[in-house]
Amino acid sequence: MAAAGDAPRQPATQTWQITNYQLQIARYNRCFLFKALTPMALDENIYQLRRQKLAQIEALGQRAYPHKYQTTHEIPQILADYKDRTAEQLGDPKVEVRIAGRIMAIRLMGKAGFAHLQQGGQRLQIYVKKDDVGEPGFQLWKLLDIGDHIGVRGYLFRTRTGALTVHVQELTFLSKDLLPLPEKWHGLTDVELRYRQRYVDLVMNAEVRDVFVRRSKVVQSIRRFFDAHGYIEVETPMMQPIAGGAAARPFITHHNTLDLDLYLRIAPELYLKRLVVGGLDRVYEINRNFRNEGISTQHNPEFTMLEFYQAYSDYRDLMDLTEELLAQVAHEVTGSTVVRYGGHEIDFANWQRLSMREAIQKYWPENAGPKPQMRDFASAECVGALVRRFNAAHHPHMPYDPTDPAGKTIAALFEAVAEEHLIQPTILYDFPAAISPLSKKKQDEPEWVERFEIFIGGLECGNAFSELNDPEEQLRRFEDQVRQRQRGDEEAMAEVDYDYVRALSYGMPPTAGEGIGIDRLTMLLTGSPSIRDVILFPLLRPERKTAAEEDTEAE
RNA sequence: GGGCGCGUAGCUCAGCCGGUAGAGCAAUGCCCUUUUAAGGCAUGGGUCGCAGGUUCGAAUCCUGCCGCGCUCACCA
Repeated sequence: MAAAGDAPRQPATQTWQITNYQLQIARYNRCFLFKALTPMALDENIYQLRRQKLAQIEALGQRAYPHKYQTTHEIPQILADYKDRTAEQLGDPKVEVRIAGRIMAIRLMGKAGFAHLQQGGQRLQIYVKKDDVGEPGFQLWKLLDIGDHIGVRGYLFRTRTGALTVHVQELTFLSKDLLPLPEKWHGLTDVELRYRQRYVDLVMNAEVRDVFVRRSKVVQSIRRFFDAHGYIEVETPMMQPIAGGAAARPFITHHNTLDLDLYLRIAPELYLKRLVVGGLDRVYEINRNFRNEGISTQHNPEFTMLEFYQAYSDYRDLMDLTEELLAQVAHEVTGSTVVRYGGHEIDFANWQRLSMREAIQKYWPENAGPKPQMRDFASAECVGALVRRFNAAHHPHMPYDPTDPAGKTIAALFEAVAEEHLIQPTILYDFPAAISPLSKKKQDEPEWVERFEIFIGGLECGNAFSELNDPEEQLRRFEDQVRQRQRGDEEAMAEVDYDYVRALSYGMPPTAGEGIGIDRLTMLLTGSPSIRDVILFPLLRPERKTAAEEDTEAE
């Protein structure tokens, strides 16, 4: 390594040059980052160089971390308002602007140069000329790096090549980027890095930004819809002593002062219905649920759910409401009710409604014999025969446990036979009572309940039912769930929520309720194939140093 | 958890019939006052994910592990 011998050759006037010798010294004084993190996406040499530049910038009289910068325009606004103005129109009268942004490209040309400033997700070119910004301004200009934040004052003009540009008269330093941004052309493509360092992903990839802007519009549109339909938005506990309202394994946490184990909620359902008992006839909540289960392109351990409840209504009312809601959201968010997803055109204004049994009949494979009749769903024996016919004709075989109740097998049969075909928006209704412990039974068929699920693009993205409001039947169904759980059914509920039964005992009006997965809905409306693409910070294993690295640090 | 794939410079990627590493961008120095993937000249930068093994010799072959992706299972 070249050491102190190199130092004298560096021109004394350009003190931001870093010699190897200086770098060696700097390493004795390592930044916390390099002690705390793996080398992933860290470049220590550049980091130290830029610290030196930051000191130089301060020496020029700029503050390293100023508190604010007053702008007159947003970059997207300038682009929208002036993109069609000619050079002449921009020259008289001059359009004075003060803008701020992150430098995304620099083109130095002797005593002048260009840069692109990015702000509000868009880029505008600036032109810096020594004659106009003066000697100190130009010294600052030469100390800037890609990734730095600056503010500029100047006026709009068009270059010879016609590019709308800010002719800079004053440069203000705002914040230093000490770590190099990814390459300007390919950006950041490594999927793991994109998730781990979403902040860099957002800087580099405009489409990613668009996805999350659109996600925000989805939620706004939903709120507008429910607010206009007489609902109030509420927030119910995320930490619950009993994890109820769904069948899923919960996360456990602990409250120290109360010395109390709590569960992160798997659903808000039982609390929202308590509110309906209390006279809040129309409530909705948009918030996180937590399920301690597998991770996949459709499952994140924490996910966002819309749940809403409407008194004096049944599941038929919610079918109508759902179609209206999702058509509105799709239109407000994308500009059309028709979206492309996974190679399909999906029309959120064009729904089909099928009962679960109809769906099995409709999509029954040709080679599995005659289509099932309604009476084939009537008993466990008949349903078992259907499964055997299906499995004889179809691979992979669907799992089948003859000791399961018929309803559970029918639901599994539906998943195997029909689910993948439900690309266009579908309301799939009438579910087996056996898998629906919180739903009200159909009047004419006690083995079936008034429940529906929403399928779009092959994704299950909603679940709704007429709410069971008979406290004694609810208690029996809870107890039945607990018995199933004790028999080893991990999906069954673990504990009876007696307070919920008590609440129902005060009388809940006839009520229908529904949950819609915001993440999956956003996937559909943004063309995202993975749920991680619509969650800003999906759960990943933490970065960990290897044992060798730990040893080095310990020295 | 099973199967398949990936992991090389800050980023994007070559190299992978074993002979101790390359390109572009980014960075550093010099030139350049309307460029836009600016350009020209020069320079620095790598525990080839980690740990073992085979070999005279491993980024390359083998095994284990770690991380990520896809997929199946799981998961209303």
